[in-house]
Amino acid sequence: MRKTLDALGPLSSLLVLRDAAEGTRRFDDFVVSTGLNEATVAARLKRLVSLGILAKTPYAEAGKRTRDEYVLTEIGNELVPVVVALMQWGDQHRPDSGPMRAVERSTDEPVTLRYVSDSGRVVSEQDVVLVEGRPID
Amino acid sequence: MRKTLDALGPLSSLLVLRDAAEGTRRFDDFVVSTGLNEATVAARLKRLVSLGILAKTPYAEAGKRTRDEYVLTEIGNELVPVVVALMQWGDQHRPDSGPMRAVERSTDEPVTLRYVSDSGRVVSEQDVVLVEGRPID
DNA sequence: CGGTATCCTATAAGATACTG
DNA sequence: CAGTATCTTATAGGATACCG
Repeated sequence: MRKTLDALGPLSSLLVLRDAAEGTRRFDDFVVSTGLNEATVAARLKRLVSLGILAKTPYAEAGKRTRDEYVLTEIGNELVPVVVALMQWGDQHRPDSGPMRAVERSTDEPVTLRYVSDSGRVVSEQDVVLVEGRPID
Repeated sequence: MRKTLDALGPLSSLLVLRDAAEGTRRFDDFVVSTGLNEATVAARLKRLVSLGILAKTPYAEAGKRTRDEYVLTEIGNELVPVVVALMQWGDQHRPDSGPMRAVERSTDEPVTLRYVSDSGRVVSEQDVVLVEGRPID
């Protein structure tokens, strides 16, 4: 996990990721939505692009000049649970953070992150432990 | 989420949290398992205790002098999904990190974090979006 | 609009040494 | 074993100004 964390860099990366997951695509919008300044946003976006979490792609608004926009890649989308887990915890224990929810796109049903066994059974948080990857002797 | 991130502090907090979730309880063991130095571990532990994520409790080994140990609180345990989400992503996309798995304590069955709807249906990652807390107009 | 450049301050964290 | 103290380097990130 260490290298993963080092790669992601500072926690503000997660703010950018959160907003990308919410649909923010343009530089200035990231500046506003994250509350970070331009230099920081630029640095975070670069890092996330270099990690393959965001893709910078040209984007043509009819009649206007071409722009670049930053969109979540599939790899990036797979990192969103980290943000959701953080928000779920924050909602419970840190009266702060703007209200943001995870919902199923097609139905608008709220979803939460839960532990699920291979057989599809939802497992309670208290029953989960972390173990070394090798089966326990 | 911003305040939550600021409260947690640097990403190394998550290393300490990971190891606490794995069962590490003693100062020196945290130093070894996280790979951080003593000063850093001391700072992280203090912060996590002050956040109510870890509890520092006396601990008597028969015949030996009393020690303190750091154990996950319930609040701390609820933060573990952040670590698990990070590990899940790292396993897929960052060939690094020691192998660590989340398992159900009673059965040793591996579990993964998934999005689950209120009705208990597992929802695919690609179908989840983040929205503002207020219902969409 | 979408950044880059510069300056500044605070924090992170390694190394090393020391203490109860 | 469980830290504290000191020093040093690197990075984060705010403020401000500037550019195509």
